[in-house]
Amino acid sequence: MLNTTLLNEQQSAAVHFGLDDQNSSLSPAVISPPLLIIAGAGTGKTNTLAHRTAQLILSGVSPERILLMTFARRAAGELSSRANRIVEQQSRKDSKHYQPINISWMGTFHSIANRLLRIHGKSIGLESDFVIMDRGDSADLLDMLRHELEFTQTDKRFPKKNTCLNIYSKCINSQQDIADILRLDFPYCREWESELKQLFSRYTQSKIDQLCLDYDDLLLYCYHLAKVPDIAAIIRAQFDYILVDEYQDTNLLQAGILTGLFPTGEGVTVVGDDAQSIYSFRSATVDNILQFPDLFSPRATVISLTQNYRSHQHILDLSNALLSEGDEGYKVALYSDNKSGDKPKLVTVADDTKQAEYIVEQVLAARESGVDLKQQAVLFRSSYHSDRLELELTRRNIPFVKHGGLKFLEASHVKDLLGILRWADNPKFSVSAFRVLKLLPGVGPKIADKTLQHLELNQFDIHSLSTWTLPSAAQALWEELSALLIAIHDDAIPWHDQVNKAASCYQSLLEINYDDHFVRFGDVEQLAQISQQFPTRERFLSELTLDPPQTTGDLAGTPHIDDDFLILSTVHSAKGQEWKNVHILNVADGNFPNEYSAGDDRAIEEERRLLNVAITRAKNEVHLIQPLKYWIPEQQKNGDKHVYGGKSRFLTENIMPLLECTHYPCIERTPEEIAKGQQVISDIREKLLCMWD
DNA sequence: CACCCAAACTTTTTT
DNA sequence: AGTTTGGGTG
Repeated sequence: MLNTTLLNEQQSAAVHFGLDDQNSSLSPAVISPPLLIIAGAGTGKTNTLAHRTAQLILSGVSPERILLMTFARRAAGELSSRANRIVEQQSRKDSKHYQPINISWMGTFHSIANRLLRIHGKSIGLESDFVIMDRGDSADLLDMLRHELEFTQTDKRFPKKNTCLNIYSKCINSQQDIADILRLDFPYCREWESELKQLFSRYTQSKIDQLCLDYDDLLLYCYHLAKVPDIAAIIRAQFDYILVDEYQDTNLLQAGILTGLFPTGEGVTVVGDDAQSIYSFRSATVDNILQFPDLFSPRATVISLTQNYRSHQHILDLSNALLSEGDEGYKVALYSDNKSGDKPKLVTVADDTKQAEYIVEQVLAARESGVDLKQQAVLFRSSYHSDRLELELTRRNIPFVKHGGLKFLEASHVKDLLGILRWADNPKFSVSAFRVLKLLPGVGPKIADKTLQHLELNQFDIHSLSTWTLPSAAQALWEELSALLIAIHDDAIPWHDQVNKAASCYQSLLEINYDDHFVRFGDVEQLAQISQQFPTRERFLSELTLDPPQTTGDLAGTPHIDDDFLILSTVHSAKGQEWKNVHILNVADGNFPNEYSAGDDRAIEEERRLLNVAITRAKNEVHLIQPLKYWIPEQQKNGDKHVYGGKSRFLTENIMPLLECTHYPCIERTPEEIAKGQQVISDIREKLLCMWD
């Protein structure tokens, strides 16, 4: 374990770069030049960043003048508490008075954008009480509009809502023309270009009318805000320093916000590792980090951290070799002082049933030898890859937690309840209104639409709902519901009771609409519970959509924490984490790399980096599992459920010597049996040859 | 007009 | 497997 107070030479250079650390009298006017820290996997990135943050504060920069951008809230919390600890230690050493620091401007680009827009939006004419749509809401709105535009009435099939959203999102985040996006990423939708343009135009207008912003809008509005010099100057005046973590996973808009607010690069520190850039589907571009030095040339400095404290050298050899076969990037080779440990294993199994058996066996064996389940993880490319394993784990009673699978906010009952709150919060928000109305018995799209028209005729005054009647089957429930909506909107019920009241009203709707309502009601109660942590409805709704709980376990609070459980995670969700032992599923062409990346060189490179991320999560053991045959969820019509996977193209002849190849089940044969087997084959060959004599 | 059922179709990763 | 569409019924 790295001592948090000790830094190696590279780390120390990164921490103190541009800061006069000895006499803590840094004049606020002197801001350090732009710095890029290339921090490979396991090189103590978080620690370095925490030290640099602490150093800034110790140098006299006030915490509220620091902007800290991270990839997830969890990372932000970790960073902040470490920085606090460092400041505390140092203050004690200098026998100075210590006061806990609070870096309030800290979070993801989206959450920072949200806050900036609520404060500064007014100056560009944006109302500050906008609602934020999550991805599901955006898709639903697009779905409503594509029906409205009658694109679904054609004989050829129009792209589904999620495809539409993906196309739209890509256009926005990469700031590219729809024609280019369609050509490059969605060739099968090219024929719909003009319809899609119409749809997106309506979508944009609709969001404006309803006073709501989607994820992309948060960045987009902020990007344009940062491009208006007068307003950018006001925001910039608020901050001296910006530190950005995971810079390799930022997109064009995020980089634009950075350069808009910090045009000279002074005060900018970005940290990242181009070899871990894995979010291009979210329009992240590795070019941001690759071009950073040129962007702020010649004053930008690059410092690389190359000593890995996590894994032993065998694992790093594999990672280095894998990356050296790629064709772009800074190519920083990592080394470790730990030369012990086994070579990573490449385990060949017959199919995914055997794969699951192998893992269960290995995981239990490791636990016997003292490695907690929590110290072990199973990683995979796609969420469904762990289906078989999950069955096996359940059957054998091995506790596990899956990250990156279906998320809490995607459960329909959670969306329903949030829908009630969102609609009450913003009567114009039709997505939620529709969703809620359709829960009532006897109410379908038409009646829901009429209800919304009634509301619109009354200038979206929510009180007008009390005079509206619905079919008799719905009326009793509707009276209760509309009264609730009005009470919530008017804050006639105090905030801390609103979710409880909404939950109890929703309970009857839940019973009507879902067979398994008892299971679902548990989630509803939990949602009511966590709502108590938020001071206002607005904060609850926006922060929940911007930073949703990752698993249902997250919600339960801490009772889980003493339990031991195995971690199952997508490689994407495993970012930044580490375990003693790591198993990687389905390392076969078609899964790793993913089949959709075939034919696109840059996509293949990203798959390579993805495999690299998976490998470098391990401290001790890496098991790459290669099934000869694997199961895919029923594909198209008469498709066989089993597919024979080719060897992953990443396992080249340069890579193979770095792996220990084994089979499972292990085929152990005595010398006699081997000799006997060889006798049989030579007999057969002889017979075949004799045929032609 | 809502609701139910059957047939067709789709395909990753997530702030 | 889960979503979307279309048709039939009440």
